[in-house]
Amino acid sequence: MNDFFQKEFTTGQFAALYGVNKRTLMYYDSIDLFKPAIVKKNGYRYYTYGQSVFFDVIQLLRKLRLPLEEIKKHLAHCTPQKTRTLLYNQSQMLEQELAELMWLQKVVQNKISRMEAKPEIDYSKIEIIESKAQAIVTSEPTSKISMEQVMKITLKFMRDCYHTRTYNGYPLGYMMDAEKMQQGDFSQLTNCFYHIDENHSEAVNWTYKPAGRYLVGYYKGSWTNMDPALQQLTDYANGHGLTFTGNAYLENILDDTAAVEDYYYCEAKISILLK
Amino acid sequence: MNDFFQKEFTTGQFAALYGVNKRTLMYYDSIDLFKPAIVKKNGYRYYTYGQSVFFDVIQLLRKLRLPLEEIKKHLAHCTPQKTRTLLYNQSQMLEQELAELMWLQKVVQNKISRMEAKPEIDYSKIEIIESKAQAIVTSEPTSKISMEQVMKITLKFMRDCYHTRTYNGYPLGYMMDAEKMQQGDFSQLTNCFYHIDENHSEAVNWTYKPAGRYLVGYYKGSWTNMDPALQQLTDYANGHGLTFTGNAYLENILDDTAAVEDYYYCEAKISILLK
DNA sequence: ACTTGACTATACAGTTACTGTATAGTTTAT
DNA sequence: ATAAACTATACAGTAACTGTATAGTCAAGT
Repeated sequence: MNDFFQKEFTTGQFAALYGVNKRTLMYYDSIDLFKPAIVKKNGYRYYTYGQSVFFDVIQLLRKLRLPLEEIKKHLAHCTPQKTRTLLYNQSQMLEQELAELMWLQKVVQNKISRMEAKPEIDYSKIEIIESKAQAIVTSEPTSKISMEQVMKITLKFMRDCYHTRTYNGYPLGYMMDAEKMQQGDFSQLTNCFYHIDENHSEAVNWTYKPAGRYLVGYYKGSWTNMDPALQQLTDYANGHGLTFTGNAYLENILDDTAAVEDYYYCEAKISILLK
Repeated sequence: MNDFFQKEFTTGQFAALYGVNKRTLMYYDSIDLFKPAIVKKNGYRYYTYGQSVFFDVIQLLRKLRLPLEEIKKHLAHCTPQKTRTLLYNQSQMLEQELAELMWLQKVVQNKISRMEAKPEIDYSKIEIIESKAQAIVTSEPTSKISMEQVMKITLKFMRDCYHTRTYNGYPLGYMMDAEKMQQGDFSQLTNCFYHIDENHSEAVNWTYKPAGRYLVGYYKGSWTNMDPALQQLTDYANGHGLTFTGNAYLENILDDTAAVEDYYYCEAKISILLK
């Protein structure tokens, strides 16, 4: 049994046994991470079964994203205590990575769902819709500041939502003061917002787009030329004796990922809360 | 508003805005992935807010592990349909990665728990223990074949358990025919096995180490010199009128990750089912 | 003994997605 | 006018392999 553990395998054989590339074994040899049990005088490397545990450990630590250099250091002075600490740290790291991946997965799933569910929209239609409350996160206020500042705040908001994993894959929206809008002032964006999944987002300070009756219209065209559409909605409201209250919500319909070609082009849903 | 989108940022400013390294922007320029809106005649690159959506998409696809070359190709002929397919494929990939990571996390957690829970063992103690059934997976039979073949099967078993994520981080064990053992034949390992988490393992064909009364002894020393310990247990059984039945289980106590120094050294628990 | 095919080793280059650094030129603030 | 702060380019380096060309070695068959 003893000499059996010593049975010699060439690089190719040992590599095949473990399903790795033999150049990897040579590489590990060259960086002194995992060396053959013996090198014969013709230069041929020979590995043994006895080395398998060692090799397995390397493979595991590799999977745990530990750099080869760290693995080497660890194996050089490896105590049960140190091993425990190492595993614990890597496990913490894995946890982070898992959280990130699960979030990403959710984001992508939501984007896909939205793409698949996209209905045919009559962009000239104006309607009144009874809507449930929807969870959103909002940015800092953007009213009464320069467009430059608005953009800065928007970018910061987007970056923050991304990093804090508040973002759930829904497109960005903007809010306006609905009462000002009714007075014909379309210039003041009060803030921007994201829809979020009430149950799954890691958002901390989120609110609702309130439940209620909304006047809803659609728009497609250049980002920079939306005012006539807003005017049309306002006219409609005034012509039908409707009173705006609270906020107007400009929500992108197209997902960012899909609408890359022309960055001025947008399709948006405009909903304004009615009294 | 129009000229506002055109507002120019130098490489450094744009990089700071998005929290990336400015050399990265230069790199993206050099590989024609993301180029500045304008390059002035002094060679300075200028980026604009209008490019931000494009850049965001690149960042997202990057997070989804899509290589830069693929991102480039995709953005070159990007339709909603293609985007959907792409996102779907990457999401499938993420799912794989998530499954792998969650398994790894479980493996590491189990290893850590075992290390922390390791009791002080009196290795000379022999006792009779009432044990519950424990979930295990077993390898192909290894009896009546050469030691070489046994090792091959063992390695294959380990590799399989690893790749199918059946392995849950518990050390390898070996089984022997308990009746043959009582007759003094310690040579025949019937197969090897892993303990698994009944609820969490992805194992397909698993069985139980049966509930019942076990004669339990311990061993520490060379792997190749365990026979005297087995003899001692057998003698004890014969001296106390105990009859072996079913299988004997040789279970490693040390985790592979922690016991790397000397690959002959092992600490094992030997439990033999009693009639 | 000789040839053939299958292996081995080394050296060198290439991969991906950056990042660092040295050098030289440009802009901006004082 | 000058210094500080920026810009650009060229070149090299990173990690963890992987591919390839070349040359040497081994085992089997004739």
